[in-house]
Amino acid sequence: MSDAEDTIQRSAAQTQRRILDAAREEFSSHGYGSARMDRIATAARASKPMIYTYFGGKDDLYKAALQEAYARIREGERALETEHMDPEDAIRELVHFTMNHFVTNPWFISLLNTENLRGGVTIREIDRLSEVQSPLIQKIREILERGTGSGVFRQEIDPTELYVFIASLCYFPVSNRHTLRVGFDLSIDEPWLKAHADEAGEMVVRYLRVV
Amino acid sequence: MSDAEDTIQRSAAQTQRRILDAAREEFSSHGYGSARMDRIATAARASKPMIYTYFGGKDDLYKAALQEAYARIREGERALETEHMDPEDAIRELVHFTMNHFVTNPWFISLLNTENLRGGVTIREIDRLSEVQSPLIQKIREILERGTGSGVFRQEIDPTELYVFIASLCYFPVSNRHTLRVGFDLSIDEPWLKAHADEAGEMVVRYLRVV
Amino acid sequence: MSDAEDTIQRSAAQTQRRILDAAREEFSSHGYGSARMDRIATAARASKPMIYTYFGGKDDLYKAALQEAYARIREGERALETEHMDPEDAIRELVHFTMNHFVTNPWFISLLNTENLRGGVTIREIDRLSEVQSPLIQKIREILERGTGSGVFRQEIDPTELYVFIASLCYFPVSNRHTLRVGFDLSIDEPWLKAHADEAGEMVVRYLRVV
Amino acid sequence: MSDAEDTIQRSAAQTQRRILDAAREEFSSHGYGSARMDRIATAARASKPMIYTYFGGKDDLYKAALQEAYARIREGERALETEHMDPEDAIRELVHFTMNHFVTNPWFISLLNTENLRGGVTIREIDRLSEVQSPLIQKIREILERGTGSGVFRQEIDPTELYVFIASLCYFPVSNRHTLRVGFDLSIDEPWLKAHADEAGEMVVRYLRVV
DNA sequence: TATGAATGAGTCTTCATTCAT
DNA sequence: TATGAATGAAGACTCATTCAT
Repeated sequence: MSDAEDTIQRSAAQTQRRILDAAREEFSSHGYGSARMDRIATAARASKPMIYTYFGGKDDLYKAALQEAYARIREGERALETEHMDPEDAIRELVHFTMNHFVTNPWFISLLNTENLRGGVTIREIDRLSEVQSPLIQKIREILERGTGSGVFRQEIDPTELYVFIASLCYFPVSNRHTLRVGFDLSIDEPWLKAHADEAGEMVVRYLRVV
Repeated sequence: MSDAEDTIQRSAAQTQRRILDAAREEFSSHGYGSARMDRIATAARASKPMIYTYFGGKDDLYKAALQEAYARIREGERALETEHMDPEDAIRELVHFTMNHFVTNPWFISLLNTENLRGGVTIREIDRLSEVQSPLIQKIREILERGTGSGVFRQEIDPTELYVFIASLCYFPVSNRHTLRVGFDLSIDEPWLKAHADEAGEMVVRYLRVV
Repeated sequence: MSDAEDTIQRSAAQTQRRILDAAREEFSSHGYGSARMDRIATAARASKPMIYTYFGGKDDLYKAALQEAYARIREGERALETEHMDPEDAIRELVHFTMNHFVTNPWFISLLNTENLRGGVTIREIDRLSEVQSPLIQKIREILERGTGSGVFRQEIDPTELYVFIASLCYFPVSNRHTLRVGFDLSIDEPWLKAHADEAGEMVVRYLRVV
Repeated sequence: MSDAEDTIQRSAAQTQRRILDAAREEFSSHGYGSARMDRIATAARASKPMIYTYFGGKDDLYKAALQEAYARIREGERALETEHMDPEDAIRELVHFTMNHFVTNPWFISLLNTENLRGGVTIREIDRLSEVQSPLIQKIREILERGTGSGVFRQEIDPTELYVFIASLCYFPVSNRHTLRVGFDLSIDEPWLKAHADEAGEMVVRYLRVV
């Protein structure tokens, strides 16, 4: 490959990256129906035909953005290290990590909401499921095994279900921040969420403990 | 009021009701941006101008639908009776009730997702907050008081925060049913949700219990 | 005719009058295309079906309003009395009267503009021309005859053409008040128009004088 | 600039020109409220989105058309040359020129009528007043100065007011051609207008002459 | 690779008009 | 006579998408 070709390819890859970033931002900010191809093009400093050349139509772009969003999130989840912690601390850490992950990447929650609003039609099409599966399940399994092994945790807890609980506790207050503010007079900011995660950790730990 | 006037007024009220029902359905099925005034009119068996006469534009109709959705949900919540139950059972009942309420009225979750996606701009405009405030908070306060009084529950639990936990545990698996199916290979149906609510109730009760 | 019938008929006539007044006001304020049947109904304190019952559609109502506008204006013109004045004073009086008539009834100018914009399609349909013909022509003819008779005015002046001159001088500054303000930095208010009419009278008189 | 860019840019400019021409024609033929964006697009051989891309909405297009109409008219007025004529002839020439200008560009009168019907809201927004100001005022001032200098014209005549008189005499018979036909049985065609301009010139000259 | 120009097919909204009582 | 309820047809405007270079 010549240097010139290489430069072109790199530039092309950069353009694609900017488009994908802009698309993630746009779809998460506005949902699918209110997202605008125009705004994506502008934000990506690309022309609209470029989007169509690289990604196809709006649907395809949304799909690409969703898939890449999952990949990013899963990638972030791999950073969590709990192997060295005692099981209870590991659970608390997991809860904090999850809460922090949602707070730090709010576009992910918005994309999930958008996709669920659409009935999950797009995620179902994404075949490369490996990038969709959460590595957290494996970590939870490991923690639970150590906990039951040392006798502090109850048996028969399913890792996936436990993850659903933890995700629930962290997802809802972030996702529903705006409606909670009005309906419950809650001002959900980072300190509030931090304290909330503390309590959520406590709740999960108590749930797991043997009597 | 004469019979004729009565009939006419009832007819107008019926049309408005059909429009509101159709709007709730449409906005919750598609989100704001993908909702179609055309479909709402058709579903309501009304002409488009009627919508504009009765409700104003799309924004106003969305606002009316959102407000009425809250009113409906809050009305349903008043049906919960826990005063006669022992505190732990009352908490478990509350969790089951909440889960069931979300499952039975899936449009509410979709509307909340939609509104949060929009940054809560509309709910903030709805002034009649009385219909937005949940009566469940009061019920929770009463249960907690009885529980702490009889020594089974810990002190210093905030009713609103507790409600956020319960809502979190019930909301997430319903709201994210589609993405959970793919990401975690979960088939979230009513039996699953029922069992999940059982466990969630257990979790909350353990969280509240004195040691 | 019974008293009851009489009352009904009177009330009907009043409604028609209010509609016609409202229509004149609406069409002159907004032109044909921007006029709204709704606003006319509201202003007339009548229901829209009443308008259609009494006048037919928008076109017919416009026609009725135009015809009645002419009748009103012509009626007003009959108030001018110049028979007892000396010819020059009579001409000056005629100019002032015309200017004042336009200023006092601005809707007439607007309706004429609207109708000319439409190519005169409606006025051509109005058959009862008697109410369209201006009685001023006759008065001008009389003044001119007296003026030529006494030797102060030139011969061979056509009354109709003279009226066009006088109308021109009075119509334009009233009709084009807004564009003149911007294009020529003129603030056209009543004092200005009064002074302008003085000069216009002078101009016409000089035009008529023998050498 | 490359040839390709040149061609593209010229094409965009041409489209804009066609739209502007079509808009002037449409707004002057129908007034604002009855003008149709559809017809403008068709007449301009452009698609509707192009209009919105290049000019914004109907209001903005109207504004652009009005502004350009003034520019065109003022441009045409610059063609008048009276410096070399004796003052009386210059005045007669000015009247003929004005009449001819109105007859040749009937859309201008229609646009002025439309704008005055709207209360001048748009012209007031057009800031580039330089293109709105008539160069004729300057020419009139010059003629008057020469006339008073040579003793044939009276002093104390204001150029702007004189222009209003001349414009009045020429504007009205053209603008109100259709209503005059019916109300006064006048058939206003070019010969009539030519003769009328002759007389109007006579009238103005007599008005200016020293007794 | 890249983009300025262009558009078909909607999408919201309005308006003159009519129905039913 | 009178009107609250209703609508077909059209209006302005938008948006995903493609053309032409």
